[in-house]
Amino acid sequence: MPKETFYNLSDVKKNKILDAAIDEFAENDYHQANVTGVIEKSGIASGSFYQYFDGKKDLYKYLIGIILKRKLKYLNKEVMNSPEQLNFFDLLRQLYKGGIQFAEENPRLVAIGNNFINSKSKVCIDIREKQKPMSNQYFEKLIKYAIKKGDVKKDIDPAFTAKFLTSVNYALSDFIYAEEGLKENTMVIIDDLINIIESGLKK
Amino acid sequence: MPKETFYNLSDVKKNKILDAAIDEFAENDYHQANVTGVIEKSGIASGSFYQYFDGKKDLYKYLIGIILKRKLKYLNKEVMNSPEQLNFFDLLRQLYKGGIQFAEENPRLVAIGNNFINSKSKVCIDIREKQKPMSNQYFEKLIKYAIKKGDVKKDIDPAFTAKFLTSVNYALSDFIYAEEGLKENTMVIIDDLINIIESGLKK
DNA sequence: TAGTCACATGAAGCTGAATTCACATTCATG
DNA sequence: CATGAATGTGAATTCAGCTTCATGTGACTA
Repeated sequence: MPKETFYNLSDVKKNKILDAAIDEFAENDYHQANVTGVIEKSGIASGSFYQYFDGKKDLYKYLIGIILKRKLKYLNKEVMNSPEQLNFFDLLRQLYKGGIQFAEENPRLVAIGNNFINSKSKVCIDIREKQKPMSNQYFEKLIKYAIKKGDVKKDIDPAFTAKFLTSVNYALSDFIYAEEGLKENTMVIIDDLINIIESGLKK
Repeated sequence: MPKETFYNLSDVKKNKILDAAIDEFAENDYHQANVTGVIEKSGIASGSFYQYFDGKKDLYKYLIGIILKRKLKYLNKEVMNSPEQLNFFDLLRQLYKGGIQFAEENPRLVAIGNNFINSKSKVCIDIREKQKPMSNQYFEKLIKYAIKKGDVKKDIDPAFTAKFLTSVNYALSDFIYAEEGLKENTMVIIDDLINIIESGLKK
């Protein structure tokens, strides 16, 4: 976590630093991202950096936390409010759309997030361990519940299907992130996608 | 590319080095993998390493080349032989099964490959640039052809669908790689998966 | 004015990993 | 054996990044 000094900074300066950090980690994986890069981009002195953060790892953990929180907000909107009354596939649609909206509005954060998820760096593995309950296991629960409820057919492997859905979700975000010019298309693609998945999974 | 001296080595020694390298790069991403690790695991002197390779990057490029070649062999078996006469979904099934078989028989190579695909390291991006025609674009071609042929419905986005299929393929390999004990289940899962995809994509 | 506090600064130091290099050893050949 | 070309070796060097530290600055208080 950042030190008190960081929080005491003016919002302008705080944002300049955060912005620089987001740039640096969006463009590079954890190892390739340099504290030096953040320092140069934000225009602070190297010494100052260590007055605000315990070091590179500290900054990175902080960033990941921010990203998670911000992404959750997008999902919350539609899903968390209407917990288990929604049809599984409508829920999925909402989840994906939330994810996409997040990706569209925060491409740099998605870049960092994708990297974080796939990285074999100790730091990333460490952080992920502490938040396993999220994502994959969340999907798995949803699926098991959907089977019980009768939305989804019985003869599928919940663990694999969870992985499958998560992975497709990432592919989606990635796709949106890579191809800039398809804002209108996007939601159509998602609907198609869910239809594909639905026709394969429903009872 | 390795230097002449490497090729002159006895097969035993060559393999010891390759094995060590595969271990090191399977356990760590490009930046975290150390030449020192390879040196220690293979029991050669650090100086010798530089007599065989131009350095870390050189070794890595060589490894990736080996992996690609080896994976292609698995796909070739069923697909390349019967090029465009197969129904798209049968072809897909063969591709996935080839991928899975490769993953089952070469888990360490899959680990390196996954890392390679996702990495933002300059070296990886560099290598990928040089082989773009593969994978994604290969799928895209297949899909366009399948649409023309009438196997696949018209109103899908080929680029996205290609990304989708590639990503699912990776999820599959990942899944197999992570969960050791499901050899018998595996092919069933793939069939289910293809059925899901087929019911969503076919005309 | 002097004292103190919070923050700023960048040169200097530290660290770990890649690479080099001077010397040692092996081995085929005459 | 003698020779030298190829190969092996690991301590020393280099280098890039992270981190520390001694010192500077300005604002507020007594």
